[in-house]
Amino acid sequence: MTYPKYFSDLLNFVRKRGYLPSFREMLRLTGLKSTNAIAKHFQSWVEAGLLEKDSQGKYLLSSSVTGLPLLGTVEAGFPSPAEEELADTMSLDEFLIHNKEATYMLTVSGDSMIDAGIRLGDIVLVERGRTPKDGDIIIAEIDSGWTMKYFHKRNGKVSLEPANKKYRTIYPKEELKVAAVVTAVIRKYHA
Amino acid sequence: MTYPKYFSDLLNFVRKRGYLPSFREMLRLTGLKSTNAIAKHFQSWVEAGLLEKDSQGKYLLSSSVTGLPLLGTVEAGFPSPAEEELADTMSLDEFLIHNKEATYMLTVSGDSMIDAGIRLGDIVLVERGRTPKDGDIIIAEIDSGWTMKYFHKRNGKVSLEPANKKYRTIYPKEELKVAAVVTAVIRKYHA
DNA sequence: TTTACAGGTGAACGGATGTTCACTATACTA
DNA sequence: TAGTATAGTGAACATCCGTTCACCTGTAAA
Repeated sequence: MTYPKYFSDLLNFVRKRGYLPSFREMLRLTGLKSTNAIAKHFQSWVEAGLLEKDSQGKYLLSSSVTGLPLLGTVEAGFPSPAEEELADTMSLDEFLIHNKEATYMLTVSGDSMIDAGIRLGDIVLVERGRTPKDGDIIIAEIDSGWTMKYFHKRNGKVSLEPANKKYRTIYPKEELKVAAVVTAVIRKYHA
Repeated sequence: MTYPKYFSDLLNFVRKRGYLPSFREMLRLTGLKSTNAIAKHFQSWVEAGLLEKDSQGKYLLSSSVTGLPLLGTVEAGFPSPAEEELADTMSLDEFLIHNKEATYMLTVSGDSMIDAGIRLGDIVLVERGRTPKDGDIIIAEIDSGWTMKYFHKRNGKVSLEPANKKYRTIYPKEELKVAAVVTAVIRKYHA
């Protein structure tokens, strides 16, 4: 309800259909009868920063609408309604995914990375084909099984360390098969 | 390169511009010279499940392209290339955000929730205006400051428990101000 | 009371859109 | 060698698009 009149209709359409409604479709959504009325609204929404026109003159939802408000820290809490407009916005996909073609989601089984704050049932985003650096968390193939471990490379020696004292560090004898590098961890509540 | 010829050109366009190219724009991208050639490709891509036609006959990227492949568990690892097509796909935004209007991102400061696997620098997705249930993690306003705590309500008595033995449980004397409920935690590596 | 303005109507426009038809060139197969 | 898919050309089509112009109506300020 914080959006101008009719703009929520546009947002609903975008969420359901995945693209912006045409002026004629907006007529149906709003109950108005002249495309000129829509044109005037679109113009005012561009001035308000809700819409943009790209280089080809086509309308786009601006990122302040598609993204999530990125506020400060937990301690800072929520800004007062007056200053709420200062917030930056951020799309989760853009934020978390760099190489979409190579990124996959895996569900975490086991507790070998618990001390790294990665728990059973968490979801990890992994990127294939990347060369791991010392300290990265990776998915490796060990003895025809898969595990998530810290990757360490010190003085040319490679080791796979779990983040759980119950398990032991692995020193690969043969060539280490790195399947993917973990780029993010996601935990969802209220399933 | 796993996509059919010309389809990657389409994907690049979508990522840069946010909408599907028209047939004429595809001509420019592919170097072809007849919109009919594009039409035939689009048709084959629909049959391949890469594109869809919605109820209005407009082309859409199908979710198998927009989303991320959701594989099994870490232990299961990556399927062999032969069976890779069985994977389900998932959009991060759809997966994590239910009420977009009320969802915000906050950066975690402090270590009061460390035993819940929420660490300094993590990002939490929070939803405002939701009534917390027993066991939820919430953002609360306490003495004109903000904290993240477990919300407990047992026998009608409310308490705020940290997930860190260093801190003490809070029993609110006056009315508890619940700013938001934490719906997801995100940790990003390779900043 | 007059003026100005925001919001809406209705019609017309040139251009862009997806579709369709007939045709051509290349490559593979029987 | 003839036959047949496969991939692309070129042009025409009806339809839909965003824009624009003149005009109407209520409201609020001068």
